[in-house]
Amino acid sequence: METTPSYETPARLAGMPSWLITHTSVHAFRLVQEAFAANGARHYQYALMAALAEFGPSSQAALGRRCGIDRSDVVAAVNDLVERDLVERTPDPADRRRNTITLTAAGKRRLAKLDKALGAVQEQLLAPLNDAERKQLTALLTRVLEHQLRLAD
Amino acid sequence: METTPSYETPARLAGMPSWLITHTSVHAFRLVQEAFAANGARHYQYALMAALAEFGPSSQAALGRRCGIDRSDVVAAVNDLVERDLVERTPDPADRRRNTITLTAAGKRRLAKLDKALGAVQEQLLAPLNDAERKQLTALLTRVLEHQLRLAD
DNA sequence: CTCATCTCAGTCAGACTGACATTC
DNA sequence: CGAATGTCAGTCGGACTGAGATGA
Repeated sequence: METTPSYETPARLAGMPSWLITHTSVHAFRLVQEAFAANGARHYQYALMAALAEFGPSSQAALGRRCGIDRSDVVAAVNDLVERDLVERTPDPADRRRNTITLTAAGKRRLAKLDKALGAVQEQLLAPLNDAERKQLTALLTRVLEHQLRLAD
Repeated sequence: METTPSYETPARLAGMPSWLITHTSVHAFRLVQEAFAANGARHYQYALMAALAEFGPSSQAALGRRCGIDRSDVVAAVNDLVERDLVERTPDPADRRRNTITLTAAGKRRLAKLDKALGAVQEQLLAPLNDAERKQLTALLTRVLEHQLRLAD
């Protein structure tokens, strides 16, 4: 119990799931950004590299769909990754509208570094929760998110 | 048909709490924004009015602290609320650096409307969860958020 | 003097929109 | 033809920074 709680959060906000999610995400995002910045990356780039590592070479549109990133933002992120030699962009001979994006060896190494940095962020973020609670939170958010994705197509 | 139907989310992202939170918050935020926009408001304004309703007239700095809004953004939001006669801004005679912000009768009515709209948003957002699960999610996020707030002091 | 409050100007990155040319 | 792809230009609102003026 605080004695002089001069700055409590209004109950309407504190009890509102939408507010909890968006507000928590501000903090989560900052932690993630800092971790990525320390490794010269942004979260879009991590997402794209993760998709490439798991699904192999893909078109930009496919990457965007898998990661929930807009096509136009994929362009910019891929430009950046290409400049750093973390991915390669080559025209797809089978469909000349498309580019095939491929993770380079350097990209794989960078991804491994970022994985580690991100793992540390989860630890910071979820410090007050034990393993079972973390799994619960993950499961609940997954269901909420999947529902939203279903609505949004 | 294209090769795979599949635009699955990369496992690294789908299993990462920070990503779940930030990504879910994008959808939550959009729902909230739309609900507020339909009532001519933004989420900062709702937060400020909620704080005023619960704690009574306050200085702008106190409002900002309670809602987690930067002082400079409080200025802009209060400007907007004043223009719409939803709050009053009067100099504090006891401390002439401060403004005392007070919720007007119109502000209270608007707040009630927004409460209702926001309630509907929670329903949309959490549709896949039952009551017990919603409480779990709320409790878990509360603990995570409070931990982050404590770190950010 | 130090600190808090209010204000303004401006930056930053993410999310998104609209348009266009190219290709399927 | 309609639909998908990649690209670019630009908008929007939120989060934040820095500085200055005023007053406790």
